[in-house]
Amino acid sequence: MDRGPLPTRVDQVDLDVLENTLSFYIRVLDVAVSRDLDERLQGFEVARGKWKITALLLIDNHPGIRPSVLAEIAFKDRSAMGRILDQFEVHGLITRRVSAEDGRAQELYITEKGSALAAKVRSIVVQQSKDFFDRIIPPAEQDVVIDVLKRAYHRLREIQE
Amino acid sequence: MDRGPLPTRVDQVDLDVLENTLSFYIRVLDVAVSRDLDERLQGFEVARGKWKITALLLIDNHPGIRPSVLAEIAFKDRSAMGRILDQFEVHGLITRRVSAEDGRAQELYITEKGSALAAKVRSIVVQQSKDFFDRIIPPAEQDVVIDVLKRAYHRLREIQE
DNA sequence: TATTGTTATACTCTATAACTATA
DNA sequence: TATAGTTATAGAGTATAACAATA
Repeated sequence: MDRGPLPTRVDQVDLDVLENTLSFYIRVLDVAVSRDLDERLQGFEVARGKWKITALLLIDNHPGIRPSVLAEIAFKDRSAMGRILDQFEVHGLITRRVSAEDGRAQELYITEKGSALAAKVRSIVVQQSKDFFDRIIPPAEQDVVIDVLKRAYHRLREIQE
Repeated sequence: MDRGPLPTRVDQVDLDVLENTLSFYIRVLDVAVSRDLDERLQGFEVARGKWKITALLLIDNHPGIRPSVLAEIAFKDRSAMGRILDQFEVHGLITRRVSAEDGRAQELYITEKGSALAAKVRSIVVQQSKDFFDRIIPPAEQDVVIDVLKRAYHRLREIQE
């Protein structure tokens, strides 16, 4: 079967069935946007890794939130989230208290340092997403995609509960 | 500042600025869809890791394709792609030949075993994406998202060349 | 001097299971 | 017996730099 010249350049390559497979685009765009975000967060305690940002912002915004709730939101198990929280504690970003209502559970609270970091991270994350996607998706279409994916995420949360 | 009862349940939590940040949805959906896909590919040589599938299908579909082209498509560096190709070779899925035109470059070819695997993987990947997203995004909206993200991906490729 | 691919390394994430303390 | 969180570990991906061979 002749397929033409050897594919030595990217523009000679088609993506096979991946061309119309949504999971491919989610996965490849995740790599690109996550790498770009990590670059912008270099030097901050939340750089690298997907869930530190989410954990920090939610602890800042929801004093007393539990580790298990964070884990569920991030589709992670408790042990992985626990390690992130260990790091946060070491860096003085949060404190952990045993819940008065349930001796097994913890309540997470942001520190002053953590709150200051959350404020910075909040603006960086929003700006990064905007800057990154503005280069490759027209704003009106971004709104459409966010709308669809937002509902997809919440639907997925319902299914997996 | 009173924010109501302690957030002990997921539905009491809002996502802060992430609620309207596209990168968050790309990142969280990537985790979920990738995990689901890995489960379906258990036992196959391409399970785990994001780029084995892409590499295998493209080598199958583009005989003679170069490692550096694969790396570029996947936004990965050559060393990471090289290690995936090492695995493929060990498993007898591909062969590598030095290019006749350029002694530095390699040409990659699928083996019979690799081609058989590619055929299986092709159908699994397509079906998995469909099954996964059909549960959380109406088909018509999936088409819209694919259309937008496809252009975003190709635009990103252009920018990064 | 630049490019293709390899090797080495250090870091991180992932998945799993076993464990404790409490309910 | 189930749940919240911890600890330990093995496997894999990621990022970076240095390297050899070729252009």
